[in-house]
Amino acid sequence: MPTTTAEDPTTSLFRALMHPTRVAILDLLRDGEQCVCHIEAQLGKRQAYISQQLMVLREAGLVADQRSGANVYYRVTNRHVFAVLDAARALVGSKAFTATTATCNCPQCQPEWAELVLHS
Amino acid sequence: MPTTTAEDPTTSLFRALMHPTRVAILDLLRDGEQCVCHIEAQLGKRQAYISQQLMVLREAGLVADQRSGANVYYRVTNRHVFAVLDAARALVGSKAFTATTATCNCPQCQPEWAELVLHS
DNA sequence: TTAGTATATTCCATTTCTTGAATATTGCAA
DNA sequence: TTGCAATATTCAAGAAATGGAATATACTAA
Repeated sequence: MPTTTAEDPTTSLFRALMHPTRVAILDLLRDGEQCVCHIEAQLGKRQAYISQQLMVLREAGLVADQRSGANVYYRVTNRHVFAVLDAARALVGSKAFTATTATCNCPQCQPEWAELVLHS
Repeated sequence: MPTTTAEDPTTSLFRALMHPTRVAILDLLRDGEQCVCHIEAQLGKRQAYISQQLMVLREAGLVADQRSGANVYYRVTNRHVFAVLDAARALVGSKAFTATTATCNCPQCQPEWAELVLHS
């Protein structure tokens, strides 16, 4: 049974942001859309777990997904969410999750893709 | 047993903000410090309940209290928290809690106090 | 169609949050 | 000291979040 009572939208937003993995996912999407496997590789968590957190973000309206072949790409629906994250970090004085060099099998992680971007 | 694992400070912040009553309390403190009875009157909640939420905000470091006679006054420790609230509202498009005309027995709610402020 | 990869969903046990109720504490005044 | 007002704390039951495990779905390729 989901949350049935109409909730204060501000509270709902904070509820969605109240989880380190979800915040890390949003940070990963600062650079643009990413496929699930990429998020998985970056965060070093199991696929099902990442998918669960993506579902929460999706239901909160913070991210949207788009299928492209076998991969699903997620993006932030409103970049203003980063203003919230930045304001929060300015208050508590912590840093955003920074991407590692981890790669996955998605097209974006293949060398050919980098070539494509460079030459476009 | 409290939360023992060291938590991401950003997450802790959102956890503290994830409650409508706590957000409303912070909004009430935009105009400066307020006594507990005032918050109680404005929000129309029981005293023990307000005190519980104040405890959460206090433990999160978002507010500080100061005793003055029989009354305890709470204030925001860092006004930057309002930037977080404002950014969140800009994203979800909702409004801040606005104070009502409700009054209580605290000095600030007595007519004499208004006089004092006006003449100072 | 079959197999394999990528992703999503459901189920469940555990932990944590919520909030009412009762009670404790602090300060003031008589 | 006694009593009262203002505030804080503790306790407990129900609701919700967490995260692991198993499974389902969607797409591609052969």
